[in-house]
Amino acid sequence: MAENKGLTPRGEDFNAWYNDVVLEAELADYSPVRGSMVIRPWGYGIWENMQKGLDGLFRDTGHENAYFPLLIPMSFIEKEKEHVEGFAPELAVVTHAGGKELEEHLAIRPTSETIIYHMYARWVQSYRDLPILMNQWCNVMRWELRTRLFLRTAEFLWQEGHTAHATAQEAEAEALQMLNVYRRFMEEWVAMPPVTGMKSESERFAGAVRSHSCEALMQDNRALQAGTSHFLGQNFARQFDLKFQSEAGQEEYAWNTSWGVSTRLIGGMVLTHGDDVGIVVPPRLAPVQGVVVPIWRKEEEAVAVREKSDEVAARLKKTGVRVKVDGRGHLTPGAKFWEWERKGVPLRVEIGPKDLAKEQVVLVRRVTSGEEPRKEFLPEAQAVAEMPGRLEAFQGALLQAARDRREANSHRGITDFGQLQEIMDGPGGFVYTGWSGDPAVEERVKAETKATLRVIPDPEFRSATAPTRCIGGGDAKMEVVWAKAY
RNA sequence: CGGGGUGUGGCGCAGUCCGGUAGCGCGUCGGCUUUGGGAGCCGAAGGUCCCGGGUUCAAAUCCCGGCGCCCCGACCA
Repeated sequence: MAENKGLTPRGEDFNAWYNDVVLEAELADYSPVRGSMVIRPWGYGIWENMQKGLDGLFRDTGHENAYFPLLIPMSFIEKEKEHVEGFAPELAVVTHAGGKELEEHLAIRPTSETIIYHMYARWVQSYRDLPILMNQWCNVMRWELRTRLFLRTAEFLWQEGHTAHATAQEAEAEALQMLNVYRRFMEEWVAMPPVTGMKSESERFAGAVRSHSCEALMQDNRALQAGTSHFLGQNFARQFDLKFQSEAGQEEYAWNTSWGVSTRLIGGMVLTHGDDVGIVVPPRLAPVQGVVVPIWRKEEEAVAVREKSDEVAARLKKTGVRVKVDGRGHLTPGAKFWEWERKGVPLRVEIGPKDLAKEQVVLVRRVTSGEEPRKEFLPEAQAVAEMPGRLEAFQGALLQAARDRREANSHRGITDFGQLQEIMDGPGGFVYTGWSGDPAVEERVKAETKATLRVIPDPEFRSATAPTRCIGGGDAKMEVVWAKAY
C-alpha cells in the first residue's frame, strides 16, 4: 500500500499520529472551548453502535435506563469526604443564573453518585424495593488541565450504572458482573482485550471501597483504563440516608455499586487498531461495514454500474450488512478508496464495467491477517453471501491481533527493579511483578520509572507461578501489573 | 500551573531577520475533458495577516501588553 498523505506516521511521532488520524478520519474536531470537542457523525455513529451493544448487555443483566439532572447541589458533592476531595480540583460550578448569584452553587456533574443515591433514598423503604439496577447515558464534566481528543476531554459522554442492594455480597457480585460485561464488550465489539482486576488504594475511585478496572494495552505500549466498576460499600448510603427495613425488621443501609465506560473507548479503538493509513473500525462498531464504489469511464457505463452497485447494496442490506454506495461523481475511485480506508471501513466492494461483464465484484479488506489476500475477484453472488461471515472473521482477526500484541508486550516474572526500569525506559508494556502492598513501592516506581500500578490482575491473567518477591524488596503478597498510563 | 512551539483565504505553509502592491500548494465554485489507488486544463471566488496599543510617510514585518491553540512535564474516565 502506498504511503498516506497528511498523516504523521506512527513511527515518527505517535501522539501526532493520533491527533492527525482522529481529525482526518472525521471522528471529532476541536471546539472553541478548550478541552471540549465536537464528535462528528462518523465518530458519533461509532459511539451509537457502542451504546447499542452495551445497552443490550445492560438489559440482559436486568438494568433499566433513567436520566438524572446535569446540575448537582454543591452540598451533595461535599457530603462524602473522599468523594469531594477526589473531585474538587476538576469541578465546574455554576455560580450565577437568571442574572444573579445563586444562593447554593450548582456543580456540573463530574459523576452522579450523590444525586442518584439522594433519589434512591426517597424510593427505598423496604428490602422489597431492592435491588435498584439503573443506568444512565449522559455527559459529564471534569475540568482537566491537559486534554486529548476522546482520551481526556473536559466534557465527555459515558454511561454510569448505579445500583443499590440489600447485602454486601450481592453488591460485590454486581460490581464483578459489570466488570465482566465490560470485558466482554471490549473483546467482542471493540476487539480490544483488557486485563481485568482490582485497583490499588491509590488508584481507587474517590468514595469507593474497591475499584475494579479493565486495562487495555495500546500500540505505543501504554495502558488505557477503559472501564471501571466500583463496590461502594455503604459509604454513600450513609451520607445520603439510603436505608431500608430488612426482612428481619431491622433498619439497614443499602450497599451500592457504580460502573462506567465513556467515549474514551473510541480513543482506545483508534490506539488499538489504527495504522499509518488511518483508523480501523471493528465491523460490529462500524457505521458502514462495507462501502460499494462504482467505477465507470463513459456515461453509458455509469448507468449500468450504478444500477448494479445499488442492487448489490440492497442485497447486502438484506443479509444484515451496513452498506453504503459511494456514487459521488466528482471524485475518482482512488480518492474514495483512500477516504474510506482512512475512516476504517472494514470491507470495500468495487464494481466496474469489467466486473459487470464477468458477473463479479472486487472485494478488498481494510487489513489482512496471515495469508489473506487484500484484494479478491469473486462472483457477485458469492461475495454477497460471504460478506457477513467475512465481517465476523475480520472482527475475530482484529481481536486476535490485539491479544497477540498485548501478550508479546507483557513481561512476566520480573523481580528486579532495574529490569522494570529498563523495560519502562525502553519498549514499555505490561510488567508483571510481585508487590508487598506497600504504597511506598508504588511511589518509588512512579518516581523512577513513570509507570503506575495499573491493576492487581484477576486469577486468569496471573502468571503460572506466583511471584514471591516484591519489586521493591521483601516478600510479595500479590502479583501486580505496571505500565505507563494514558 | 511551569517549559517549548505556533498564530497569515476553509486546510497546510512562505513572507517577518533587513518595514514599501499579501503570495504558494491543496481544497472550494463554474466550464470542458475525465474516473480500475489521492484526475487534467481553463476561468473564478475567497484575507480585520490572533487582539489591543505604540514607533513610522508607510507595519504581516519593529517595540510593549494581552489572548488562543498545539506539544512536553506535575494531577486525572
